[in-house]
Amino acid sequence: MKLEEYVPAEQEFFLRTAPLLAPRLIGCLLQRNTDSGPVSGVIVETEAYTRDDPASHSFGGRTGRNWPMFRGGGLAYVYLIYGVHNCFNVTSGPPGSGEAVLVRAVRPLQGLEMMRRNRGIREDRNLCSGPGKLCRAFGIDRGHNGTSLLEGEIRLLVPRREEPLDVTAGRRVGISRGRELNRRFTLRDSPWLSRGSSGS
DNA sequence: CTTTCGATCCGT
DNA sequence: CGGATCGAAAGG
Repeated sequence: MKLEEYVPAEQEFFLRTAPLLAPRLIGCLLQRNTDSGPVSGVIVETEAYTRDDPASHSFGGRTGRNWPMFRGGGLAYVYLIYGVHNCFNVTSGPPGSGEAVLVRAVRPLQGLEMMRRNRGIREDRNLCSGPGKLCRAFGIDRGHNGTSLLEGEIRLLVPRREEPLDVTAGRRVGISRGRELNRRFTLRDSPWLSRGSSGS
């Protein structure tokens, strides 16, 4: 799909609950505008996290880390995991809901050269095929935490025309509790997915 | 304070 | 399969 086919997402778009927003994010464009030019990719894999979900950072209520999840949809929630990698989330729902969607994989579109440099690898297939990888490739860090996806450096664009996509729901990965829930969404058979990507 | 442990990645 | 490497969260 062409770049011209994407338009900025409206605030309203993010107000739906995470399990509904997560599949809607598949096919959307994640874009970061840097001083050296744009970096972007089409989202192919997401996971939904809600307040009543034991795997969610918001499960125990609002804390110093998860506060963006409680500020309403349309913000970036970026946190450090395993002391090594950043993970990027799109907050969702109305203020106070404590919800977010983890973006796990993206198909690179713009700024491939910058991504390769940031990642230190050449295979495009592995540039953004994981939450930590895509943050590294995009140059997303905790300095972006809490910023608006409607007007900030990082933005989310939706397809102008709704396109029919084959989106699959399955189990999330890397978590201990809440495994039963089918809250991981992937673009079926996409070669750009993270590891641990099959159906289920 | 101190301890625990995680929504991951990479090399072996 | 294990190590890296940090800091939030929880426990004392």
